[in-house]
Amino acid sequence: MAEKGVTPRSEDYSRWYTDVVQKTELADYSPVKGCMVIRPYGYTLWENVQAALDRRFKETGHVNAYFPLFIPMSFLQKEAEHVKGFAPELAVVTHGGGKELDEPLVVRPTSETIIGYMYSQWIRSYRDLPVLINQWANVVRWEMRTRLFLRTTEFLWQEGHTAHATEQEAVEETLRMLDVYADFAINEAAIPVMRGKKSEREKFAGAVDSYTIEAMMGNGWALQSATSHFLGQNFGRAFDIKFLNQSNELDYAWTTSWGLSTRMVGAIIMAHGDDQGLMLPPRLAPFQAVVVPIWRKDAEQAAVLEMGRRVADTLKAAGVRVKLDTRDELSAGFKFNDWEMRGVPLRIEIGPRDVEQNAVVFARRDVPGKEGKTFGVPVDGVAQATRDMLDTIQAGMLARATKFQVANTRTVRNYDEFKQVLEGPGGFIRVPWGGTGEDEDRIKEETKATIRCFPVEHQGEEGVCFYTGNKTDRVAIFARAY
RNA sequence: CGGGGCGUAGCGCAGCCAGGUAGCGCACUUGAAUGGGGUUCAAGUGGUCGGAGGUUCAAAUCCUCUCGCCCCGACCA
Repeated sequence: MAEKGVTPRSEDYSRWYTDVVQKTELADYSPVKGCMVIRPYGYTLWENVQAALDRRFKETGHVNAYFPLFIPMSFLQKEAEHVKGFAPELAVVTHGGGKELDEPLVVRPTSETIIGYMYSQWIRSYRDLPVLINQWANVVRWEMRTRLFLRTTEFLWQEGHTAHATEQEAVEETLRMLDVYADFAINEAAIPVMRGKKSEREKFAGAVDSYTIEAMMGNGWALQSATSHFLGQNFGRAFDIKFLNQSNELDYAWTTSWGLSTRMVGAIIMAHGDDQGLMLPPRLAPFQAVVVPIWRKDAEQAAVLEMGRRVADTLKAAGVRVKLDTRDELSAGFKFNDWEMRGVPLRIEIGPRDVEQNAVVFARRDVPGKEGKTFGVPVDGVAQATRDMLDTIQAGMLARATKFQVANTRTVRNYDEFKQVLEGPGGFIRVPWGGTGEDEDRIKEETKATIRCFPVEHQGEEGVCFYTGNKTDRVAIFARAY
């Protein structure tokens, strides 16, 4: 069965991805090019992502609010780098109420500007700080090429926007939220991630520093899964967010922003999926367990279904998201494959033999075949057994993904080896880096690989740059990326 | 916007070169038998062949124009 491996031909992997997303009813293409319809199964997954993140945001003192979809064009122009970065991908509204507007409105590509403006109205004193607000919203970026979940014209996300009295506090907030994202990715999505700082070329338009968590997909490519930006006083100055500090001096606020989008759903699909289809981590899966009743004769059906209902009710009462598959026109084998494709972590089989023994069979999604089966799980205590098994699966998925990431993270001594790795197995390449932005551009042009990040845990190691031969203490992760 | 490809049933495709009553697989409907790993058999439903014009006795097929989509590149959470 499908041992996950680096798929050398990216177009095959693309086809696999698109097929899985559509067959499992996560999402579909809309009649408007580049826009995505998120179907109930996919949306439930997103809701679970939202809940897990919101819990963490509340724990770190943040509150939710909502800002408008439309932003005056002039707002974007207030921050030079920001407008330069976003201008090519703006959707612009020029008419309303049957008339041409005095000033065009852009559909938000991100909300730093409108929120910056509001913060300038709200903040007068250091006593008003910090402001720690998050919003759940949709944004629009007119991308040239789109892909379900990974890059769509409109996407859903959360964007946190904070304002602080001091640089240190804002930097701390930026890194705190990066850690929140990493914690979410690892402990909820079971995706190991590389935390690091973006290169100048790759950072957010208008930021002083951008941080990212980079995850490895099943084909070895990197996916920027969330970002956290230290914006310095750039937006504070642009939007006149001024306050009196404790020394009675006027100062500009230090701001941050951080976001995670529906792209995370794409990350979950690509980090865990195999030839059977989806493999969803128990903590986020819409259905954590599915009960499949099995029978031959009508006489058996009633008893099997009765026990199925009893087990499903017990699990529901214990807080397990469980589905009882009562479809009687389909064979058990069909259902097994159906739910495996949909990524349900745990299948609970109940047949006539199990009814006799008052026991059930567990089958793990993450361990294929007989090896992943546990026979004779007593119905008494099935809730605890299920919860334990879900924890085991969650841990197993993280371990598997971590093993994959470690196995596909390599170091190279020179550019030739670098190119060989990219043409061969792919994955992350960790190297000492002492090059310039132009060197980075050249490597991108020649190999399509980019600096994904300078990982936070590896800086300050003395080395020799693989590309320029310069001495350096910076370490970079290169990879091909979505 | 540059380079390549494709538009025929809900999906995937054949038919086109050599014009002659629109086909296959999957899905869907009905019935029967099946049912511990994607059941089987039988009978059905469903298509202005992307659109417009032309050639012809006759066009999915040949010609002209047009529209749309996909892939590769520039952009990007």
